[in-house]
Amino acid sequence: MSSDQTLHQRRRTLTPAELAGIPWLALLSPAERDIAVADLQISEAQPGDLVCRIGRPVTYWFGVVDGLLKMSGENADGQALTFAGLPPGGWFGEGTVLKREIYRYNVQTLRKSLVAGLPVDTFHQLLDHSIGFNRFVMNQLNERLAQFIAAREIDRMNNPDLRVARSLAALFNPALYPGVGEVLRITQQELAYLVGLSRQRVNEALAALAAQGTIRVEYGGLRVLDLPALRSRIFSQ
DNA sequence: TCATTAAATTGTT
DNA sequence: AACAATTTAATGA
Repeated sequence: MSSDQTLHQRRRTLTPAELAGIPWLALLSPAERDIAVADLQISEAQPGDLVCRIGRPVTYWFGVVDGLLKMSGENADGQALTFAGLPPGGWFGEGTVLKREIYRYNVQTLRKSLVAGLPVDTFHQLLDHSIGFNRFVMNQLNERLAQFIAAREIDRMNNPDLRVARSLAALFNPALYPGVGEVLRITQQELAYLVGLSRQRVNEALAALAAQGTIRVEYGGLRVLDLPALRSRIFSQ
């Protein structure tokens, strides 16, 4: 894993379909939308690229247009601790942007991804003028709080099947990751890396979930059939 | 468009 | 960790 690459800004315009995948754009007035779209920085990130890094001054509010990112922190020993996976439609860093501080986590790509960035000043401009944008950010903060509370429980669980199920439920959260939909594009290796289990064990857990009719395992992705079950089902040891 | 080949991903030991 | 089987992506006629 090459961990020292920085995000190369290779500008690119977004296709209409990709723009439609940015959830908060639809909440803006036409004038605000034009400003936002004009200021959006788009970059194609290679696997392992760092989108943002602990200690760096905040530059953008980031969003995943396509691909898969991993948010992680460091414990006292400098060991990486994964906080969350970031699938398409996910936006992050609003807390840091709000306070104009430094990033408190690393975000790097697990595979080739398309990442959008809204400059800090534009973010604040929208926050000062758009009710819709405020609503989105507020809801975002609330959902993420719930997600991290759930993540604490996940960390305490010793049952791998449960860990995988709950982690998947988080990735399928339609409020935080509206770009995911029914099918999540993720390999079992990537999921294993996010959950902190071996690929074999994840494969086994996915098979168990599939047998229960909760998900369907597909090549290069997973289809959710019963999201409530993923969130709440109790497994027998 | 089809056939062939390489690469990626999965399932199993 | 290693291996075989399967699926997808890429290539070129």
